[in-house]
Order: sequence, then C-alpha cells, then structure tokens
Amino acid sequence: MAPNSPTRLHPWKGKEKATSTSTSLDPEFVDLDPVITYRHILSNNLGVKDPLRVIALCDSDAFYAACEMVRLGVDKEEPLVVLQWDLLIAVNYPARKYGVSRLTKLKEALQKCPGLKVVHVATFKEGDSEPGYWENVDTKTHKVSLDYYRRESVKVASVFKESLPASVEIEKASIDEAFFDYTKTVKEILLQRYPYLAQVPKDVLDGIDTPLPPPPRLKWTDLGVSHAIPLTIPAPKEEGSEKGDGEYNDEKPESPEVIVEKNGEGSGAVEKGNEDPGGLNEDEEYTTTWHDIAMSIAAELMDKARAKVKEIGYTTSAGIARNKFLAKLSASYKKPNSQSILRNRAIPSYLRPLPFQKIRFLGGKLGTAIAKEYDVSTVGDLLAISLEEIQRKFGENSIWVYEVLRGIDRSEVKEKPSVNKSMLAAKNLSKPITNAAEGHHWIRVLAAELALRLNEAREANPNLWPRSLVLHARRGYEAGRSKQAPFPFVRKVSVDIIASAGDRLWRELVGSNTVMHVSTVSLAFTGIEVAEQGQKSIEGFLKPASADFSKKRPRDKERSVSIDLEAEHSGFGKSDITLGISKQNHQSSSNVPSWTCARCGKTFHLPEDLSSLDSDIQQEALSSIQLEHQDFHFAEDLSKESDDHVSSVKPTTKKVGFKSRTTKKSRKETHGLDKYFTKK
DNA sequence: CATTCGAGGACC
DNA sequence: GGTCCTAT
Repeated sequence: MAPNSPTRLHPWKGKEKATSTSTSLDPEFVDLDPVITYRHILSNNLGVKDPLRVIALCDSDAFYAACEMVRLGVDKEEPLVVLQWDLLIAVNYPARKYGVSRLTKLKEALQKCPGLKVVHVATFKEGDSEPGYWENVDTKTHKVSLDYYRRESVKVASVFKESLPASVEIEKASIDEAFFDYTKTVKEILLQRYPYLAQVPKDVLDGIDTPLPPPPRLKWTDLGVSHAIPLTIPAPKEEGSEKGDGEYNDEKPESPEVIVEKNGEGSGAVEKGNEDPGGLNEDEEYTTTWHDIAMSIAAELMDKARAKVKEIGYTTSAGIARNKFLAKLSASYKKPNSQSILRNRAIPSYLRPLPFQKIRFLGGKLGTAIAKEYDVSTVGDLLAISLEEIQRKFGENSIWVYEVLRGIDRSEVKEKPSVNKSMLAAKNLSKPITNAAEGHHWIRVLAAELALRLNEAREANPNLWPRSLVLHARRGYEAGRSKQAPFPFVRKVSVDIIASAGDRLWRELVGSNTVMHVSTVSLAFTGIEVAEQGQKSIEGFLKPASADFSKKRPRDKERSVSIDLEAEHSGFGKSDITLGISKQNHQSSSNVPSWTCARCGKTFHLPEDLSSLDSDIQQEALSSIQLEHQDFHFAEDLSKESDDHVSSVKPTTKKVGFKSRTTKKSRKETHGLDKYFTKK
C-alpha cells in the first residue's frame, strides 16, 4: 500500500501530479492514491477535488415493470413486461432470463416465455378524466400516460431521502435514478469511528496539512460491503456473444478474484465469495486507503436506504465511486438488486477495456465521430491520444473527454428543485394528420393530460405557474417545428383554456395549409415557476396596495414591473377588476397605477374595491381577462433596457410575486461541444 | 435494424 | 424563440 508521502505544503490544492508512490498504479491515471491530510478530513468544502469524495448512483431495476408489479401485486419472480402499443418498453429481470429484452416483438417474447405477463401502459382518450388501464387500446384514439411512473418515482425518491442522513446531497437525475454525495456524511462517521483522526499531531511541521496515519487494514467482507469491483476486470464480451443488451459486465463475474459478499438478498453470493478466498491477493481483499474505508461507509448507508426502498416494492442497483461518472458506470457492474464499489485503484483496469461509447455524452454523435476519427472502440485505445490532439480535432472543450477517459469528472451532485421546469405531452401519429380538425382533436387530448398534470402538481404546490405553452409538430420526416406563447395566469386550468391556446399555436404553425402530414405533435408547459413566499396567490397581490412589493424586490439589477389585472365579470356588474403594469419608481406615488396594453392599446386601472369581492369571483374574473390579454406579462421587455454595469446579468421579464430570474448559465452538461454535435 | 415518451440544456 | 442535442 502507499504510505503517504512526506511533507507537501498544500497537498489538497495539488493539481500538479499524483502523489502516489505506488509503482503498481497506472501512470495514465492520476490521483488514484492521493495524499489525505488532516485538513482533508476536517474540511467540508473541498468540492470536486476532495480526495475523500464519495459519490453514488442508484437506479431502480426495470423501473416501469417494477411499477406495474407493485400496482398489480405481482410476485417478484413472475416474468412481466410493459407494453406500449406493440413495443416492449420494460422487461423485468425474471423475463430477461428467458431472453426477452426491450425491443423484442411481443410475439417473439411470448414464444420465448409462454407465461409472460403483459401489461400495457396506462392510456386515455378524448373525454377521459384520467388515464386508465384498458383491455384494448388503440393508438389511433388513445394516448399513453406515464403519470403513474412519475408518481412512483417521487415516492421512491422520498424514501431515499428519509432513509439517509440529512447531510447526504441528493440529485434526482431521471425518473428512475439519483446521484448521492456522501462526502460530508462519510467524514463525520470516519471521525466518530476513528476519533484520533480529529487530533492533529502537535509536534509536526505541517500541522493540519500532515498526512493521516495509515488506515487500518479491513477486510471488505467484514465491512458489510456487498460488492467491490475487482482490480482485474474480465474483458467485456465481444460482438459474437449472444447476450441481450450487451450491458458492460452485466453478468455475474466469474473470476475468482472478484469480491462478492453478504446481503445479496439470498442470491447465493455469500457462499461464492467465500469459496475460494485463496484466489484473492491482499490488495483485493483488504481496504488500503482511507478513501476505501470512506466508500465502505457510504456502502453501508446506501445499503440501508436501498433496503427501505425495497420495502415499498422496488429493487435497485447502485454504484459507489469517487465521482458521478464512475458511480454511474459502476452501478451497471452487477444488476439487479445489488451495489458495487469502484475503488480508485481498480479504475484503470475497469476503464481500459470499456467501450468509450458507454460513457455519458459519448454515446451519441460525438462518440461516433471519435470512433470514426481514430477507428478505435475502447477507452484504452483513446488514452494514446494527447490532449492537444483531441482539442485540435474537437475543440478546446474536449478536455472534458480527455479527463473522463482517465476517470476524472468534475461535475457536482446538485440538488434539483422538486418541481420540473417543463411538462410535456406528446403523441406520435401512426397515421399522419391530414387536416386541421384532426390536429385540434389531438391538441385537446394533449391539453387534457397537461391540465390533469398541472392541477395535480398544484395539489402539492399551489403556486406553480407555467410561463409558456409550446406546440411542436413534425411533418413526415422533416425536422420538427415549434411555436410558443405566454400562458395566462389561471388557477384552475381547464382543457379548454389550454386547447384554445394550443389551437392558436397550431394555426401559426401550419399556416394556411390545408394539406398536411403531421406525424408527431406535442404540447408543453415550459418555464414553470414557483411563486415566492408571501405572494402565494393572485389574490395575494391583488388585495393590498402593490407598494408592498417594492420592498421585497431587488432594486439593483432590474426595475421591477408589477402586474395587476383588470377583469370583467358579467355576472358581477361592474367591470373594475383591473390589472395594470407599473414601474416601480412610479408606483409609490399612487396606489392606482395604470398600464396600457401593448397589444390592444387599452388602459387599465387598479381597482379600489377589489378585496371586497369573493376570491372565487376574483379568480374567475382574472381568468377571463387573462385570456384576452395573454401577453400582458410580456408587455414590457426589461431585457431591452440595458444598464451597462449589469450587462453580464441580463434581467428577464418578470411577473409580480415571482422569484427573480437571471439568465446566469448553469453548468454546461454538454461541455460546450454542442456546436460539434449539430455539425453532423 | 427501428421505436415512444419525455426533460433539460446549449446555441444563435 | 426556435432548433438541436442527450439518456432509456
């Protein structure tokens, strides 16, 4: 094992070079055995360079299939597939044993597995109030609904959250998987178990930057670790192998040096692991670094959380490693219902034989282009390419590719807001639409789903407001086209409101064409935002003088616009429910600001007696005026009024009572290579 | 080989 | 605003 090398001034900053003294470690891969100091274990904000960083990825096994098994109370051993029209979209593991995989035809699947349980996803048709499971579904009349899976996904996520210490950061990455950052938690536990790690030696030159004492040699199997990826990885199967999805190392490893152990849920793995311990060399069998031990602690926690999730019917597979990319990769090492640790020192042998197109973001066009350019397929092949070379060919940003091939990934586990930013309903037409009436029909169906989902989401969070409605349509094999428009504030969205807005977009999109061949159509809410605290509802900002807002709003970066509505409610006589827009600096003088609608030219005034109306009536009235003035909240485009000193932070149009938004870019997921993607 | 539904981000 | 990209 590698004893920590002596004195370095600031090893935690060390970008310069791996400090490993172990000659057994692969020189292509740096920082596999970094020096870990007292500072490292005592600090909590070391970020992605933290040598004790521990990340996990956990995904649900055959999630849609599992959802249906839970819903129907199907035995866990029973083979089951989920059908979408005549396509299998999910296959549970019992069914996979029969050689059934996604993308097999239903007929073929039934031949392979006669007892196969087949469930069609929920669907609904025009007029249905909610999706359901029917005997016969017809793609000509019905639309698929994945809503049940979304709701189950939320349940699983909340069980994870409840089952883990609050210090674990969680990023829900998709409907069936999440990343976990255990770094902070694991340090706390390390300090509990090894209190001497908190005692910086007094008599040393480097103080807190002194390397930690050598870690205890612990047997993986005694740590409750169910699975550690071996230092030597069996080569992935080649083309010839008759193997379903060709998942990299998906099958049970057979080589004797594999450590398989414990709580494999009765998989028989225990016996196997203990069968031939003589085949293991010392490095395989024991932890050798503090990072190993940190990961084993994460494994304990992950294991417990997964057991909790299993109680509600979902088995999961997890990977634990030093970053997101490797955690994700490791999760697929052994499936289902299992977890794997990838130790730093196993990284080179794990990555070298890996087909690089398995790597996130390399699975698509970029990966294909790289494969063509160099006529190679594995990570090992690409290690020969220098950074300069790859940057010359693929641009500056491809340093990301260079690093990821070497097991480096700087991306962070970032908690996401619980509400999605968009909500989309789509329908693929087997028989293309040829006239406008059919278009309107499908828009109504899509609108019905959106209405249902938005209102449903508002039960949990009443302050959800979609900014826009977007209609996509694709004609034949041409690229799709889209149109969007602001969506009005309406508390109770109805199918009609969405559909009428959708119809307008449809007309814009297809123009005066009477002949059309639209093959896909989708409708989406985008820019969904949550109203600020204290501005819980439209009523909230209607009642008192809008002067209150000015105090809450940031004064520097933008000039706030407050919006009020003027509406008319026939049954209520007077047409003085008004909505206006006023500039912040004007409104202090008066509680009755006015605004002229950019589209219709009408001037509105704030009502004085608004609060005397019933809130139900207020809402209704508001809805009606909003429909007439759909673009009211874009009447003023603040982004056009640029102030030099804030030019880097571009204000966006704002709605009263909503969080301020800037256009500050979040981390690039595509690593700036989008330009390249579109090229080919 | 093709395929459905869906979410998010980047670019211009 | 619109288009294109990525995962399963």
